[in-house]
Amino acid sequence: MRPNKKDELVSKALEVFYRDGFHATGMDKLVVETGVSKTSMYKHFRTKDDLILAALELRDRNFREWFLNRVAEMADTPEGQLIAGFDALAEWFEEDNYRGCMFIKACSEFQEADHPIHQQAARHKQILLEHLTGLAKAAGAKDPDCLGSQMLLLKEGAIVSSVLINSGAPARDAKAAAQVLLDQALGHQAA
Amino acid sequence: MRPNKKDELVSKALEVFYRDGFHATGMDKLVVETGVSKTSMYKHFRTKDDLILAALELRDRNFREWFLNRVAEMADTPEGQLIAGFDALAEWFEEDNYRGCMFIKACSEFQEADHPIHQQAARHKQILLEHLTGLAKAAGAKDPDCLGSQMLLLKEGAIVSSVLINSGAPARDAKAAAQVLLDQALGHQAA
DNA sequence: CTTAATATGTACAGATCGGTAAACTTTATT
DNA sequence: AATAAAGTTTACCGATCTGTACATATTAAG
Repeated sequence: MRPNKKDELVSKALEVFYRDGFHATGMDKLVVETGVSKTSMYKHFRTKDDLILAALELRDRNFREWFLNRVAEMADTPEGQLIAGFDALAEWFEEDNYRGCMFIKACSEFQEADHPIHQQAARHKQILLEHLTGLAKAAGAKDPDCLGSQMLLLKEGAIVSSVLINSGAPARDAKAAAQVLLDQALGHQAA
Repeated sequence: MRPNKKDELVSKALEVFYRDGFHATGMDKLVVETGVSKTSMYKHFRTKDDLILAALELRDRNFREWFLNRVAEMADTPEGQLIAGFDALAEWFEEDNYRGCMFIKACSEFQEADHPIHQQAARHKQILLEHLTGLAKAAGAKDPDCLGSQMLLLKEGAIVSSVLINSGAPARDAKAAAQVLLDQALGHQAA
């Protein structure tokens, strides 16, 4: 079994957790959906929570890689990339299996701030925040920390809204808002 | 049993669902936490989902009443109220038992768009959106629908961020962003 | 071919899940 | 006091939950 069966398990489990939720997904369902026996699962991961953590790690890597690459394709200046992030969001929202942000959902289901799953989700958002703040600084914003935080606010608001109203429209409103905030932070005059 | 035992049940159940989540809260836990027998519960509500719906209805009423009153206390112009909403959020974030938005969490746990619980959560957000859009229109915004949607984006982003980083700070960044967007929508010059 | 690692199916334990049945107690009204 | 509504306790159902035991099959390397 050289072709990594463990990674395959995590990848499939990620799909199911994302689609159906964490508590709503039992290990028996995972046996069926992943094609991996329960015995093997518990040989790779001591508990269900450990498997969830592995799935979240994979999600973190996949999402960030996709997002950063997509943004880099669309723009090559810091200002441009800050705005392009919202176009990338819009594309994401239109995907068939789009179900919102896995990390927001993880925090919804594991609410204690000191829970490992909660903390891992928080780490993902922290990394995104640092990336956005870095772009804000590179763009020359007056208060990069504030602008970066605001960009993240808009993104998360757009994600939540897109799920609630079942539409990709919030990505556009968020992009327009981001443009105004960016112009203001760079000292440009509003139209 | 005149003093409405049913309302008491819903109110207590709301607390527990908000604190621990929906799937993570079993009916047996509710028996202990609410002091109401399981038989009585199932006399009032045919299923657990029905009880969840009742809890969400109560939450919807409570939250909107609190929010609207608090905002009205803080400001009496449409522009002022749009901004004051973020001060109200900040107060909410500082509450001891603050656990984020119950409706976002409901949608996280009941993801199918046609699920009654999902739809009820969506209705709550829709009402808030209409309220914000109304304020935007009354304030004389160029595009009230867009501005209202953006205010909601910022609010939801602030809620999610406040949970993830376990801090009330996002309310301030959201307020600052809202001020910039409002000024721009009203045709004011940025600083 | 042998060995050791890694997979598998099946069966199960003990707890908990949502939900029900039946007999009993409390309460408010007449 | 009699009655009916509403609440309670206790016990239970079948299903599902996380997690384990055990015996067997597949695989890769020496």
